[in-house]
Amino acid sequence: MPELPEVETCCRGIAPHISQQLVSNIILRHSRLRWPVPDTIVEMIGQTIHTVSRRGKYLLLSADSGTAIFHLGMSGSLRIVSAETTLRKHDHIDIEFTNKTILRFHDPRRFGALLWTRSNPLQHPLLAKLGPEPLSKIFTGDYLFKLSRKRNTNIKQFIMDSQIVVGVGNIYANESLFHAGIRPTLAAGKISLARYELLVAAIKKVLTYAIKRGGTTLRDFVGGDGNPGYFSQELFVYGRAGDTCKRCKKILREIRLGQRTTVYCLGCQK
DNA sequence: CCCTGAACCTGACCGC
DNA sequence: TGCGGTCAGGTTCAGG
Repeated sequence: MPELPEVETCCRGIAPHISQQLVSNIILRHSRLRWPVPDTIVEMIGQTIHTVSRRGKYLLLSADSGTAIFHLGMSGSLRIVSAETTLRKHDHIDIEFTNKTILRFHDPRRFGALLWTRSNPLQHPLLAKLGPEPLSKIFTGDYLFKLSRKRNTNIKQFIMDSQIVVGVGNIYANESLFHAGIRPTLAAGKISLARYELLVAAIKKVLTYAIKRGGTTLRDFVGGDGNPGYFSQELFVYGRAGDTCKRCKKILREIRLGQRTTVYCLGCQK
């Protein structure tokens, strides 16, 4: 699923097809997702989508009286389809528009979500406490350095905490730490400001590249199907445990941190 | 407040 | 071919 670059790619892909379009119907084939889709979602029928935006890994479709909030979880995807498109297993939700296009949500594991809020979506409980966008100017080495003082957690879990910064998932956390030369197990509170500057630069570089990459893969409107914007060949550590480091040729090591697979190079990351 | 681990769910893959 | 175990890109929540 989707990490931030994939969600951004999805957002850009579907926006031209549904912006300013009128919702004619919503079909819920399976509403038991991460949370049940609220009954109030039907309010969207008869309303126009004004903007399609992203906050962290949440997609926001703002309509007349409220906003639909999508999250793709681990295996979710959104596609623009037509009435003739064959239904696949796990195609749980259709949002139909008067121009005949359909926004179709597919999610085998059902860790995704669709919610509806009548107030400012940024004030929604799930979004209110999110940290800054990683590509914004307020996300700096200084910011991470200050927040990390007295934190004993390892640096990898620290940067994957969405209250610290949004959008750094497992793939990009591993990759960013490699590029910054930082060992994932280090206590966040013991890392210097200079190293946090390197880390922030790496995170921005990796995410920006992946978004650019996603944009090149993006064709018709599809927003990804659980695969990263990266081509696996371009990854330096994620999924490469036991293989040799592309930089120093040492064997990449794999450990578990916070229940997530972590891969790093003993030679390049100190 | 901080940290850890369980939980949510399906499918793919691997060894026997 | 089938069976059991393991793993997967995320996030919330309970409990210490």
